[in-house]
Amino acid sequence: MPRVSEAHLNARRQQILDAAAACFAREGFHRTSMQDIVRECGVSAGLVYRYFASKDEMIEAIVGEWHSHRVAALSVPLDRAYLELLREIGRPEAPDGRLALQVWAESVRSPEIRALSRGNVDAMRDALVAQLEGALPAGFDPDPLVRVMIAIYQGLIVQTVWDENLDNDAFVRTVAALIARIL
Amino acid sequence: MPRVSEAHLNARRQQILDAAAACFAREGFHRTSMQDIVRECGVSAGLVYRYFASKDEMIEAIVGEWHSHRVAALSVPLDRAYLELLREIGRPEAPDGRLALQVWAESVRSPEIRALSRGNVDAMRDALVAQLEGALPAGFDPDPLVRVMIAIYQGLIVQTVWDENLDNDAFVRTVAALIARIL
Amino acid sequence: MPRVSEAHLNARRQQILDAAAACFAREGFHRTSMQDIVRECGVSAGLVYRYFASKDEMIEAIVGEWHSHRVAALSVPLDRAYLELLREIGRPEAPDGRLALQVWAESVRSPEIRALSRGNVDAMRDALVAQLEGALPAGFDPDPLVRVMIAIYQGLIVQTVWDENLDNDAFVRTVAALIARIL
Amino acid sequence: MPRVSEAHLNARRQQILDAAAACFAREGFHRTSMQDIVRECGVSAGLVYRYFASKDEMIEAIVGEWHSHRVAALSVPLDRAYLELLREIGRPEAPDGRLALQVWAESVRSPEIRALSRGNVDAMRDALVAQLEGALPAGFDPDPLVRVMIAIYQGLIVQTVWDENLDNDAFVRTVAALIARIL
DNA sequence: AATGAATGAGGATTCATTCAT
DNA sequence: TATGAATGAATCCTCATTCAT
Repeated sequence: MPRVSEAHLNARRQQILDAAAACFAREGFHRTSMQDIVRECGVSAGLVYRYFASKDEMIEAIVGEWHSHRVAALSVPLDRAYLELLREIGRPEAPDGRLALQVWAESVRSPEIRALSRGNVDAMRDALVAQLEGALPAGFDPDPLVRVMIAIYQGLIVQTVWDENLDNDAFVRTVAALIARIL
Repeated sequence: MPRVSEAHLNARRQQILDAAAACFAREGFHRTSMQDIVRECGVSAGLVYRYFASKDEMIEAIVGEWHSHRVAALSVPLDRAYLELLREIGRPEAPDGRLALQVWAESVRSPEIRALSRGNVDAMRDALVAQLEGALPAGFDPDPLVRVMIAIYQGLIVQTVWDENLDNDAFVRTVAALIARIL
Repeated sequence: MPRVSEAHLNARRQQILDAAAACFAREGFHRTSMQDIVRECGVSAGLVYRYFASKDEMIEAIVGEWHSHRVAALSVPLDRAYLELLREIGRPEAPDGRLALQVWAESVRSPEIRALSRGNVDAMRDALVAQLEGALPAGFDPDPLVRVMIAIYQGLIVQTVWDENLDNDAFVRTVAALIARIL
Repeated sequence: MPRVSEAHLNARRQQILDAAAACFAREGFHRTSMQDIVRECGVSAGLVYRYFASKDEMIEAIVGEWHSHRVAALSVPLDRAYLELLREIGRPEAPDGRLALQVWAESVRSPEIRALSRGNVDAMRDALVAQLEGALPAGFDPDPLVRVMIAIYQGLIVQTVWDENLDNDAFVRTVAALIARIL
C-alpha cells in the first residue's frame, strides 16, 4: 500500500527527470554529477536513488522520454507534420537539441540507447513513408527519400546548436521547395 | 644523445593521437580514461603528458585534426566532391562517424570545440556555395540550400552509426536526384 | 535522518584537523599525503573533502587555529604572560613547535599563510607593547624591544625542536634576568 | 683519469647548487621539482644526477653549505661578530633567510638535517661562549645566555622574512643595549 | 661528458552510491 | 518518505629518476 498518492510519485519522478535533463543538456551526461542533479531538483541524493537505480538508468529514462516526444509529434497525421518538426527546432523554448547531441554520443557506446534512438528513427520513417506512399513519381523509392528527410532534421539540430541565429525559416522554405519539386 | 629527430617526435604525437581517437570513437571522451589511452598506444602516462598538457587538450587536438581532414576533402574542387563525401561515410574503413558524434556532444559544453566545429561547417559552406553559385534557378538562395546539403551529410553520419547496413548507395542516389531537379 | 547535530559536525572537523596537525608536525606538509591523514583520522578520503576543499585549505585552517591559540594565550593580561609562553614551549605535551617550523617554511611561499603568520606576530607585538608602555627607561623604544622578545620566543621554538633536553628553566630565568635589568 | 679539469667539475657542481638554492628559497624543497632546478641551472636532468644522486642529497648538500657559511662568519673572532651577524640578516643581498626556514622545517623530519642544523648551533654556541667567558657578572651562566642570543638571531631571520621593511638597525641597537647592561 | 625522452609509482581529488537515522 | 553524511575505487596528473644515444 503506497503511503503517498501515485500522482505525487509521478510528479516527483518528473521533477527529477526535468532537472536531470536540464543539467545534461548544459554539461553533457558525464560532466554532470549526481550532486549537480540533486542540487538542481532540490531533493536529497537518497531520494533520487529511490526513483532511479543508477545514473545510467536515468540517462536511459531521459532518452526514452525524448524519443516518445518525437514520435508523438509525428503520429499526428498532419500533412505538414514534417516541416512543423523542422520549425520547432528553431524555437528557443525547445532546448533539447543539445540533449539530442548527448544522446547520439551515448548511443555509440550503449546498445540500449542505440536501440532506443534507432527505434525512434524507425518510427519516424514508418510515419513519413506512410504519408508519402503513392505521392511519389516513378523512380523515387520512399525509403531512401525519407532517410534523407530525417537526415535533414538531424543535421538541422546540429547546426542550430552551433549557431542560434541560424535562419530557420529560410532553411524550412528551402526544404519545402525541394519537396515540392518531387511531389 | 636522445635528442631525437623531429620526424620521431611527430610520429610519436600521431601514435598517441591515433590511439586516443580509437578509444574515443569506441567509448566516448569521458568513458575513456587516460589509462585506456596509455594502454592503447603503448607508451607511458608521463610521455603522453609531454605531448598533450591535459585530456582536454588531446580532445581539442583530435577535433582539430578531424576538422582539417574534412576541409581538405572538400577543397578539391571536383564537381562531385559533395556526393563523394557522402559516399565516404559508408566506407567501413572510415570510423570517423562515431568520433563525430562525440565531438558534437562536446561542442555543446566547450566553446573552443564549438568554435572549431562551427568553423568546419563554415568552411564547408563556403566551398559548396562557391561551387553552386550561378548554377541555381531563380528563387534559390545558395546559403540555405548549402545548409540543407550539410545537414544531409550530418544526418547521414548519425544514421550510419546506428545502422551499419544502411544502403549508402540508395541514399546518395536520392540526394543526387534531388540536386538534379534543381540544377 | 542523518541530519546531524552541529556539535557532531564541529567534532568531525576538529578530529580531521587534529589528525592532520599530528601528521604535519611529524612529516611536514608535503611529505604528508592525504592518505596519511585519512589513515590517521579514521574517516574516508571523501569525507575529508567535505570539510576542506583542498590540502592547502587544510593547511590554512591549521595555521589559523594555531594563530588563535597563541593570541589567546597572550590576551590574558598577566604580567608574566610572556615568560609563561616561553615556559610552555618546554612542555612535552605541546607538540606545536614542529608545526610552527612547517608553517614558517610555508609562509615563504604562500602569501595567505605569510599574512596569517605576520598577523599573529603583530597581535603579539600589540599585546606586549601595551604591557610594557610606561615601564621602560628612557632611550628604550618598546617596539624593537618587543621584536626582540618575540624573536627570543621564536628562537626557543627552533632550539627546542632540535634539542628536547634543552634546559627550558635556565633559558627562561636568563630571559627574566635580562628583562629585570631594563624595567 | 678525469676528462675535464677538477675546476670545471667544481664550477658545475656549484652552478647546480646555486640554482637549486635559489629555487628552494623561492618555493621550498617540495614545491620545487627537479625540472625547475634543471631549467634554472641550464643543464640537463641527466647531468644533475651525475653530481647529486638524488634530490634529498642535494638538499643535504645545500644545508651543509649554508651551515659552513654561518660557522665561517662566527669563527672570525671579532668582538662584534655576533652583532654583525644580526646586521647581515637585514641586507637585501643575503636572501638565505627563506632558505633557513626551509631547512628548519626539513630538520623536523630528517635526522641528518637535524644533526647538521644542531651542529651549526652548537658551533655558534661554542664560539660565543668562548667570547663571553669571564666577561659575565656573577649569576649569569654563559650557556643559557648564549642560547638566548642565538634565539634572537633565529627569530630575527623569521621576522625579516615576514617583513622586509623591518628596522634592522633599531633591532640591533636594542640587542646591543641589552648586552651592554650585562657585560 | 652530456642530453632529454621515457618511465611508472604515487599524489590529490572526485563522484556514484549506500545506509543509519 | 526523506535525508545527507559517509564511503572508497577510480580519475587525472606529476615528478624523481633512468638510460639509450
